[in-house]
Amino acid sequence: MPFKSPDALLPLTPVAFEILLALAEGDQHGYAILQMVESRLAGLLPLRTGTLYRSLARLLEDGLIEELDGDDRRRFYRLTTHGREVAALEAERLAGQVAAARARRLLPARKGRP
Amino acid sequence: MPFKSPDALLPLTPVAFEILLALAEGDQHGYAILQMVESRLAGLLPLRTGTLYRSLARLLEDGLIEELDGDDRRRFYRLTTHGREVAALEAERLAGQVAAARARRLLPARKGRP
DNA sequence: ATGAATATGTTCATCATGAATGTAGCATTG
DNA sequence: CAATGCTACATTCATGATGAACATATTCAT
Repeated sequence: MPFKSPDALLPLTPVAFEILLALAEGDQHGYAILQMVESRLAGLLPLRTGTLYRSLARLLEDGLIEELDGDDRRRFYRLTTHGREVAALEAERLAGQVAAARARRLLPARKGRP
Repeated sequence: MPFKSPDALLPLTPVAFEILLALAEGDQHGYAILQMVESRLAGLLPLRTGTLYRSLARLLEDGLIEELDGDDRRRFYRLTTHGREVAALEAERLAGQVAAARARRLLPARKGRP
């Protein structure tokens, strides 16, 4: 069995999920991921390099991302099929939490259907 | 300054957020919270007592929950106003992640508006 | 050539979790 | 009434994840 089951990987840490979100837009190298996350979150989740590179190493180990070769200076990463599946499961989990928060009136009502 | 700013508390851990969600339904004691979380998540996020009681202690320290008195045998907790605010902010953060996941087609389209 | 931005990493302390274990009251049932 | 299991609280130890700080090297603009 090449991979841990998704159950063993969930819940993803907020940082790990943000990295996968960034890679879902296209292959990126570490520093670019850092900037994408920081810009998307406008400083709300400050991402440190220590956290980033350790998190990338874990995601590689678990087969959620893979490294591409071809560039000497930068290391490019790609979301694997497995990584996409796990990210989708995590997204569903988060959607469940958001729905629960809404049901308990912690959030304003949605603009679409209630 | 009585409380840490919400920024310093976010992101909440998945466990902490689940506890706040449970308390948003009404005051509860520890063991009841344990059962509510486990039943809501159907074993997807198995909550251990070690994690629960430590997490409760942290939430108390940070003023997100408070303890009620009156029961010898069980410790009842209530969500504070501050806790409700922080939970709401966290819910917004999660909603943002879910929206980002949708935009990247990691999740099936919503039933309401796209 | 100096500094800012890019780019990758490590180390150490701290915090959060999981697994395991402990204690004790209460309820059911056989 | 004894045994069993459920309720309810909690701690300890190992591991995992993060933050803060440090370390290094290249590229780009002025």
